Amino acid sequence: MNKQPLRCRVQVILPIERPYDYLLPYGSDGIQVELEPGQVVMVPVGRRILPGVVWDGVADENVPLKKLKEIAEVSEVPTLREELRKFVEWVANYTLSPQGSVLKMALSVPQALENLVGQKLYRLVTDNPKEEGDADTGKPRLTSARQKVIDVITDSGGWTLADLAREAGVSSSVVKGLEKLGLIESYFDAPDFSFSVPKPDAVGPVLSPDQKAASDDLVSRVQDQAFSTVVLDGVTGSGKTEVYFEAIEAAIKEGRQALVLLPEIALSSQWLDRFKKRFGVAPAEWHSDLTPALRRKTWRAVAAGKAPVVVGARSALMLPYRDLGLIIVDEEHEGSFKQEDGVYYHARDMAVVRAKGCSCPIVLASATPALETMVNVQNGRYERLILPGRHGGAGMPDVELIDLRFDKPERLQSGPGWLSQALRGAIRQTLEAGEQAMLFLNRRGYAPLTLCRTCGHRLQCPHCTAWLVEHRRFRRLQCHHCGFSASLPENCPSCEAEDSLVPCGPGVERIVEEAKLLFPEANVALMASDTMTSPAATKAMVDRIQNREVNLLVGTQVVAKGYHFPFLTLVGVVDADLGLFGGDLRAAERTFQLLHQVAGRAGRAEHKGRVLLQTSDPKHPVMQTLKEGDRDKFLEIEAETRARGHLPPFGRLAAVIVSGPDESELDNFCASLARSIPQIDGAQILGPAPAPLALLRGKFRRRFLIMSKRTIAPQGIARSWLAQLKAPSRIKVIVDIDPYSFL
DNA sequence: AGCACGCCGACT
DNA sequence: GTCGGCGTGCTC
Repeated sequence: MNKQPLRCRVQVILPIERPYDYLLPYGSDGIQVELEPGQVVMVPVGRRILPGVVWDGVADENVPLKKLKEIAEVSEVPTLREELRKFVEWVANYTLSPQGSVLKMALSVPQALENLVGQKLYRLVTDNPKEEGDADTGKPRLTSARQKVIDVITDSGGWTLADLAREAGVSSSVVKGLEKLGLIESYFDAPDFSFSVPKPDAVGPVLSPDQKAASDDLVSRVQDQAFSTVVLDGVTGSGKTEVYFEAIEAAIKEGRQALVLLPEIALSSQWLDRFKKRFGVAPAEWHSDLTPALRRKTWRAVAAGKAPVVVGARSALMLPYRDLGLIIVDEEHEGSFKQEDGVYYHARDMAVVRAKGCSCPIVLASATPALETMVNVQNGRYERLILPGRHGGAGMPDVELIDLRFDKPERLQSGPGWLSQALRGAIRQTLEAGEQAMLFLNRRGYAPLTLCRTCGHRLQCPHCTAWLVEHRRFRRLQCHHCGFSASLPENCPSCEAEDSLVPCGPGVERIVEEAKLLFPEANVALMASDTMTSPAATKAMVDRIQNREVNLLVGTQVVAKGYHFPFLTLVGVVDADLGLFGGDLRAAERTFQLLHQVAGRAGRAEHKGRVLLQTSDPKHPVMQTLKEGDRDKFLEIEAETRARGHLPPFGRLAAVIVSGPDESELDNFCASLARSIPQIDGAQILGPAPAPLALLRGKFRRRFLIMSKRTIAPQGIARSWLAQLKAPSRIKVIVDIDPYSFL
C-alpha cells in the first residue's frame, strides 16, 4: 500500500486569505503526530518560522507534495477554541480583510507562544544605593545607548533580553553591561499565570431601586448563559458602572469570564480604582503599552481561564477566552472603538457577534447611545434598561445658548478675543463664588491656521492636505495628521515679508492666554492630550483640580472623559459649532454626544451646574435639543435626516480608499475603476472623489463610496467590483466597511 | 509582513 | 567591470 504523508491546514499570521497546507510533524517514533484544529504551531514560511493555527477543514490534495513543508513545532499554549476560529473567519469576511491578519490580532503576541520555562527577564533596580551628585566616585556613565535601555525598561520590568535590546535599538551587550553595573537586574519569570479571583463577596455599594432593578435583569441574563444585547442607558452619574459590576460578579460566580471594553482614554486609573474598591483586586488589563512579559502572562491567563475579568481597549476583544460569560462595552457610542489601521473593524459591533458565539449577554452602556444602537432598540434587536436621574441628587445643569452673532467677543489689546460678554460675566461670578469654571474647546495648540498678511500664503503641511497648527508652548508648527513639525518661521516662506505671519482662529493655548488676561487673579490650567504626557502627569493635574489649586480650567475633549471634578459649576463651550462642519455623516451626532458629555461635567456635587454654549447657529437642532436637555428628540431628528438620505443605519456604506504616491497613475486607475462600476438594484457607487485629506503622509488619496439598502451587503458588491481590476503594485486599495471618520 | 530576486547608478 | 539601491512578487 502506497501511504501518503498526512497533511493539515494551517492559518499563518500573514496577510493571507486562507490557510496553507503542511505536513503533520513526525514524532520520535517516525510516525506522524495527529493534531486537532485550534492547536497553535510554528511553521516554516519562506525562510522564516511563524506562528499559525491548525485550521478546520481538510488539506487540498492537489498541492504538490514537494511544495509541502513540515510543521516545525507544536506550542503548548491552550488550543484556540472553535468559537474563536469561527469569529476570526467571520470578522475577516465582514471586513474583507485577510484571515491571517485577523488571526494575528488574536495571537497578538508571538512571545505569548514561546515556552517560557525559566525565562530570564530584566527589570530596573529600584533601590539604587548610589546617590546622584557624587561626581568622581566612578559612577557609571550613562551613554546614550544605555539611556535608551533605561527609558524603555521604565519601572515595570518584565523584558526578555532580546525584546529589550530590540525595543531600545541597541545590542544585547549594552543590556548585559547595564546588568553588570547594577542598574538593571535579571530574574526568572514566575511560572504561575493566574490573576487573583475578584472577591464576589466583598460588600457592594447600596444600589438605588432603579439600579437594583437593572442589575437584577443583567444578573439573570448572565445566569441564563444565553445571547442577548442590552443597552444600559443612563446619564452621567446615574450609576451604570455599579450596575454592570453586579453583572460581572454574577459571571464570576457562574465560573465564566467577563470582558469590559473601554475607549482608550477611559482606561483611567479612576476606573481601575473603582474596580479594586468593589472587588478587592485588580482586573487583568489589556492595552497597547503592556510590557511583553505582562502581555504574555495575560494572554496565557486568559486562554487558561485564569483571568476572570479582563478590562481593555478594543483589541481585548480578540483574546482567546476559555469561557466568556459577559461582555460590557462602556461608552459604546465612542468613535475610538472603530479601528482604522490594518483590519478596519468596529469593536462594539464585533463584540455583539462574539457574544453571540459565546452564548452570553452583552451590555452596551452609554449616556448618549449611538443612533444605530437606538435604532436597534426600536426594531427589537437590542433591549434597553434605563437608569433615570442623577445618582446623588444634583440635577442636570442648565444649558444656555450664547448667540455669537449678537454677543460678539470684543477685541483684546493683543488681538481678537473669543469669549463673549455673557461668558466672561458667568466666569467672573463663578470665580467670585469660590467655585471652578471650565472652558472647553476641542482644538489643540494656539491657532489652527497661520497666514501671511502680505501675500495671503497659508502654512500647510508638506505631506498632507492640512494646515499646520501653531503650538506656542513649543514655538513650533505641527501637523495633527502625520506629526510633521517645524519651527515657526520669522518671515513668510512664500513672499519673505517680515513680521507678516498672523495666527487665525483659536486653539486652547490661545484661550488660556485670553483667560489669564481677563482674569489675572485666577489660577488657570490647560488640559489637553499633549499636556498629559504620562499617567503621572495626568494624575498630578487631576489632583490639582480636585484640590482646587486650579479654578479656571481650559481643556480639549480629554476633560470630557471620566474625571470627576466636584467643585466645577460652570462649563463654557468656546465654539459649539466646531464639530458640525466637514461633511462627516456623524458630525451632528458626535457634536451632540461630546457637548452633552462636556455639559455633564458641570455641577456634580451639591451645586447645580451651568453650561454656556457659544454658537453662531442657535437654531440648529443640536443646539436646541442640548438646551432643552432632550436627547431623544435629538435622536429623532437625526434619525429622520439619515433615513431621508438612506444613510446608516437606514442604509449601508462602504468606503473604498485608493491611494498611491503618483497622482496621475492614481487618477488613471480610478478612472478605470469608475468605468467598471456595476449596475446594481438597490445600491450605487459614487466617486472617485478626492478623499477629505487628498494628500496624507505623502500619498495621494481618492475615495469611492458604496451605498446600499439595508438588505444588501456592500461587501459582495465591493468584492466583485474590485476583483475585475488588478491595482498597479504601487496603488493600494482599502475597503472600509461601515466607515466612521471620513478621512 | 519579510525576504529574495531583479534591473539601473557610483565605486575599486 | 562589480556593489547595492529598493520596486515587485511569493510565501504551503
